[in-house]
Amino acid sequence: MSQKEKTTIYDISRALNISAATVSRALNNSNRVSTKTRELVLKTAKAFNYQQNSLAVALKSGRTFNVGVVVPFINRAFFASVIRGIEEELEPKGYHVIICQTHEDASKEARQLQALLNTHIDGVFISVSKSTEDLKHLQAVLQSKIPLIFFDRKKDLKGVSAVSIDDFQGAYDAVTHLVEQGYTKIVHLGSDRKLNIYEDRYRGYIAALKAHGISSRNLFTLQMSSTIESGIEAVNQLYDSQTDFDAIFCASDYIALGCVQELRSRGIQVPQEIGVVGFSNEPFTSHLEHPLSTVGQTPVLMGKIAAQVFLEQINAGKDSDPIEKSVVLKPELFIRSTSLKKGTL
Amino acid sequence: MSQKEKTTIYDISRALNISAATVSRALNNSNRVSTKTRELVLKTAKAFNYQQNSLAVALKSGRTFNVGVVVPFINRAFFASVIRGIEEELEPKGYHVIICQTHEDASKEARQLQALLNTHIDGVFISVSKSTEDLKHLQAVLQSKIPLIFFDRKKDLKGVSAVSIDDFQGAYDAVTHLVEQGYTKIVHLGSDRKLNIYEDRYRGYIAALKAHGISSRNLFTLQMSSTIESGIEAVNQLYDSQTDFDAIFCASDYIALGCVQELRSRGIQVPQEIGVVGFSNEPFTSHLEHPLSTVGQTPVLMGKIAAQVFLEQINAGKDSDPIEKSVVLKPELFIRSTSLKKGTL
DNA sequence: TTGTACGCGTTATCAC
DNA sequence: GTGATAACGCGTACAA
Repeated sequence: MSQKEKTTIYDISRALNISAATVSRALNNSNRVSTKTRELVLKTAKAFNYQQNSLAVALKSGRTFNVGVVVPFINRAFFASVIRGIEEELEPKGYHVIICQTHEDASKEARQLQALLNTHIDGVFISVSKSTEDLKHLQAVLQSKIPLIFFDRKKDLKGVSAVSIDDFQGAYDAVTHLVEQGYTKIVHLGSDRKLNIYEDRYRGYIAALKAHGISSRNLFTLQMSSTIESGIEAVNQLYDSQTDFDAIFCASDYIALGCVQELRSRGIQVPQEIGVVGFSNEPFTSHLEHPLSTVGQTPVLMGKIAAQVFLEQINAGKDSDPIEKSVVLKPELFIRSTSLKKGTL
Repeated sequence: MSQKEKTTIYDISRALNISAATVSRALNNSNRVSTKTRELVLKTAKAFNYQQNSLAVALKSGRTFNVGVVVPFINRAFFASVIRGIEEELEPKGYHVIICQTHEDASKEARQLQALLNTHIDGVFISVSKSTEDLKHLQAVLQSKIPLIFFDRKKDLKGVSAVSIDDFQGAYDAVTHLVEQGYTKIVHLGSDRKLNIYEDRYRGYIAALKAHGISSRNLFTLQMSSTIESGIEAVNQLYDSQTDFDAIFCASDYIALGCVQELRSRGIQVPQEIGVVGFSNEPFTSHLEHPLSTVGQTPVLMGKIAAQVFLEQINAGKDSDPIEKSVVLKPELFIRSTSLKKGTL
């Protein structure tokens, strides 16, 4: 009744007095089997509660139906949501998602990738760590003919597809929104521009100011880490240096939150005196008493698209030329209360 | 130079004119190999950049060094953090974490578990879905002699270890804190008590009131889903029914946030008139303008402990009697501004 | 249409 | 100490 031992195709073949090969064929819908035997096999397979041993299939075929996802941290809303998107898209196709986190450590990233390669995953999704500069470990994936897909944070690498949001546009839209609200002296608080996403946001900021005829004299930027503390410090710095500003566009929600906190504690009205916009649409931004305006990155969608790109590459065949596809998602501007100079709350 | 094809022990054996068996022994530190050959093997293995094929090992040994983690949703701070804890503890031991989400759907949970079983994972960590009542799929894991470990949300199942926090104590501490702050008419807004965690929080609430001599006349509870909307609705209901209360202990941070929002929009002072405490220490709670008091569940630690319990079971041997270990973690009460009647802010 | 034989890469058992 | 051989479970040329 309760079969502890897994039944194999041999069990079925013995019970039916046919060869294991025939059983395999019947199970795999080969047309080289008579309908009669196929039905017989299928029936006894069900009766025996047969489950294909995916390990053996993997060893034989080279496909494991596992994919790896490498992110800096798994318990960050953005990354967790991307993973969710990937999982939801791939799970119905029989894939499993193996997760790895790098803690923003390039050497750990390299080790994780090596380990993944060794377990014969069918594909790798990665958002590179901040410290990643050497690209050897990524090239190793390519050499193994394994589809590699960047999401959000990417590097320049030939033959690698990438899914990201238009960070330039996101920044552009955010700054344009601030201008439309009547802010004219807009500061940008960004982060490490070695990462494409922060560079693009910076450029979007510059372009928007230019497009709206704001003199470059009123252009002011700082680079910092994405933390509340940095935001607080930045505001202090702005006042210490007597910078003349009436709005802050931040490349991170955490920086933005720090700004709002420090501005309020200085008795400054947000958004009446100073407007603030963040980036990422972290969950907390909408729960604040004065919800934070921010740029959303549609992370679940990003994961789903990345998964679709992966499936395309798989379907194109292992040995076909690598498809280099670049999908750029539209950011969503969430206009909430910290940037409404004109608006009625 | 760049070997596209993976090198196998046969490549090494041929190069050295020895048998593959000897190579295997040398690689596995068997003492039945001469030191000379071992060194030779090790050297050429390195030269060939040999990587053990884990698939073959898995097929042979039955161990995959993969574990499955099944959660309702991956992009919830609590679950993502538990997974992070598991990953951090198991990754150094060579394990990979495969994630699955159930969307709180019992049938999906069953399918996920079946799929995991079929990929021959070495263990399963699960926080059951709200809708799970039938336990067949969990028993199937046990029958396969695969370690099964509950975390946070658990079911009564013999031979299954569980790691959870002391929800009773967490609730007890929270309510005690409210009492100490001078609140006396404390309402409890809970959630589905079919889930052990909500039942325990409910009991902790009751016990604390009793312990502090609060008449059961002043005991009032409601059951709802864990959403902001439910919290808002609950407050409305409390006023509509003219319930006399001065504090709310919520089994969820989202409910608590809804309460605070609705109370404030009614012009009621929190915490001066009504105190509020939530549960889970969701990230947003500390970012609020008036940070929410709440009970923390040490999720990363929970994951780490769960991983350790798993390792113990693995080390105890596959066929040893299942260890049924129950680890109960201490909750952390985060006293913030929504419950400080006495306190100066 | 079906059966035979082999290989995927490794480890374990038995000889020598 | 080392080598041949079988086995893990499956898919698939090749032969019949």
